[in-house]
Amino acid sequence: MRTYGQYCAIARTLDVVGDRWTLLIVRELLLQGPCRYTDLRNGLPRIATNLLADRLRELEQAGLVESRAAPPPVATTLFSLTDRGRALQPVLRELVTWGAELMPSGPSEEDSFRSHWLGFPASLYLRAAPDQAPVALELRTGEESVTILAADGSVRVQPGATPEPDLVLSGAPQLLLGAISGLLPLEDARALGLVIDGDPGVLVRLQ
Amino acid sequence: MRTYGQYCAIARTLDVVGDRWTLLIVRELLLQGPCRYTDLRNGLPRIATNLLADRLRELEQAGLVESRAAPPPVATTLFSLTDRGRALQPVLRELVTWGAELMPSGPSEEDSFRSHWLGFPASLYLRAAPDQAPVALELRTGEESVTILAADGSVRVQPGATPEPDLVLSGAPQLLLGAISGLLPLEDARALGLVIDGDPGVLVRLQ
DNA sequence: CGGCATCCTCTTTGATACTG
DNA sequence: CAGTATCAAAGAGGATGCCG
Repeated sequence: MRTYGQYCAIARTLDVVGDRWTLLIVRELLLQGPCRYTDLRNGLPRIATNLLADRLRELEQAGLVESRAAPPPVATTLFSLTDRGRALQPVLRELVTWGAELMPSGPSEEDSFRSHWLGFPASLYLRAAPDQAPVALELRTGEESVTILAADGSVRVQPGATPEPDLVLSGAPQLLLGAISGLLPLEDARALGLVIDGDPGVLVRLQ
Repeated sequence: MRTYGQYCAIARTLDVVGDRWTLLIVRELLLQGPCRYTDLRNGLPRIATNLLADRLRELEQAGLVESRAAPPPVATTLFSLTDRGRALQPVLRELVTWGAELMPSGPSEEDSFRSHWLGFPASLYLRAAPDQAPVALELRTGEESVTILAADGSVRVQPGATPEPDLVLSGAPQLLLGAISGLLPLEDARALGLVIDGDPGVLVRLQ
């Protein structure tokens, strides 16, 4: 392991999670929950497969990730975060906050995108009132969906669609992002191509 | 610039600050304020000089750092953070928080240390009550000092000693860290070699 | 197909030396 | 002091192969 060799908490943290791709792997595990090698690869376009294997091994050794064989019907290895790994969530939250300013420019030609990546912005910008009825908000780009579940005070994220969403927003990534952040008024977003299916009030109440 | 090519705020942030050494350079500029190339090098033991030059150039291009020629008496280039660069402070705070668990083991044989690195833990663990008289706490390892200035509600950090400190703690890095975090009771720290000069109550009131 | 390991090339890093 | 130049070593990226 390459280390900065400094007795400093920042340096020691970066010794563990500062390598290329590492924090993005943690992002995937936070967003997707326990998942297969293939799910990780799908959430990390352009990662070299040997790097993913390397990083997973390092993360496991460092105690942030654990892998276990799933029971027979699935018969695959599942990777998941330990408590220590999940404790990185505040770090990722601040990275999202800082990076929010870089997002309005929209995806470039070569940028890849996965709907569930909207999970972090969603839990950053949306907030369920404690007394509020549970709502399911579905965000969709192309065929891919992510579901935002908001129930008394907490916001959870689930990859994939949901049976009975209260509101479905479909459209380009930057439209969805603008809509949930509130930076782009819903009417403007609709004019730009956002498709709103359900009660828009649901979104307003979460903001 | 190497990029992850993902339309995701985390990935875009890491595109900017995810390279090796980059966040540690930001740490130095946050702790030291505007400083010279040489000051940075001193705060970043083991960095290759070409890397420091490269990173500073990249940070400047990204708008996180600005360099300006200091007026004649100094006659040198001063590097400092822009507002955008300073906005990374919450990210570093969370990195410190997460890394705190890695610190009790103490510096290894090859670890380097600079007193001013204690500035982040100090502003994490210490807090000035709003109505409290201003206090100056000096932390010293070897010949190197850092001063923690606490005045109504805020905690500031200043490299170097201070003329009239209210309290001086001297000793090994992990003793200082244990003392300010409160994880190591002052009496135990003293037994382990911490030298306390001044009123220990000052520290207690900040915790 | 899922989960890697290997091989190869290219880029980045690190150590050291040198310069205006 | 504030870098640039050079070069070897390590890491990243891409293609492909292997095995249950």
